[in-house]
Amino acid sequence: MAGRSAKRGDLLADMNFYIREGPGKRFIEPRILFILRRGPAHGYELMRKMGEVPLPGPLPDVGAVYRKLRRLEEEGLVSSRWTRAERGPQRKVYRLTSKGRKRLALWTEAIRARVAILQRFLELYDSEAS
Amino acid sequence: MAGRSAKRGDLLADMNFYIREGPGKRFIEPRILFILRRGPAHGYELMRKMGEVPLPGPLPDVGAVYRKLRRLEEEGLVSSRWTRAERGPQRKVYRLTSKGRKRLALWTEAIRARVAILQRFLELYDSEAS
DNA sequence: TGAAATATATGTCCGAAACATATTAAATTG
DNA sequence: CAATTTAATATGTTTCGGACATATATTTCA
Repeated sequence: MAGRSAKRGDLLADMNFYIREGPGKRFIEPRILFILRRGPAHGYELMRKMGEVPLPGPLPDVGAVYRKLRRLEEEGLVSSRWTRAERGPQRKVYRLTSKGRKRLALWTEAIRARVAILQRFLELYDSEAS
Repeated sequence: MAGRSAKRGDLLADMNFYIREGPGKRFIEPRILFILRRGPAHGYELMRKMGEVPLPGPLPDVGAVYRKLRRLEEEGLVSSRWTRAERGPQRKVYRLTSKGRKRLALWTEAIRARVAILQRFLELYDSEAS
């Protein structure tokens, strides 16, 4: 909770907490889909590129990414195949399906709607003098 | 998960899911603080006015509101006292403390930052041709 | 040879909040 | 007046996402 950092008066940490809006909101799904739209990638690679997607909150955990990938495949949003790289262990390369592309579009529309709502909040906050 | 509604092809329900960005993100704290900034109110009243705050996602559960109120009081963001109304049972009226007012300002700044990030996402999405 | 990096995967735990139910008191209705 | 509904606050239980930790295999590097 925010209390911990609030007690030390660590404003930066607090900001992070509030940008994140609490636990459990890592935007894992849209991050993965967004990166895969640029082209196929394997899990570890996705992990590394996760930060390139401008979405709020801290970056997701490794385990969460792999688990999400399998769930996305079950849903048919991505497909995968094992490939053998010249160096290093086997890689499971994922690519976006057309269904996945549509899902990403849906996320994007939701985000657009969300921005509008948040802007109304900000306007209202400013207009109602404290 | 989204799967349920996705299977029936219910786009509206899907949108709701994605606006909400998954479970566990009800913005309960900022909603409460925002309403209390307008003046003191008791829990049941807050419940009813919850929808007046333009924040994304479905409205929070009754139980969640009361529990959150007690946690907010523990944190010193609100204070409460029992009052007896002419009609109906006792009411526990909450009011915002100065600490609570600061917390709301923090939320607002976080939301401002979040809007900026989300806008960058939208621009990037549009710029990277599908 | 042993450590570090690459890559994927699972086990366990925690916290936020839904869903359901309990409790009290007062108001309304039959 | 008894029975039901509404106002108001509160708790018990469950679910679910994701953190944190750990496991496993392979390859590279010191």
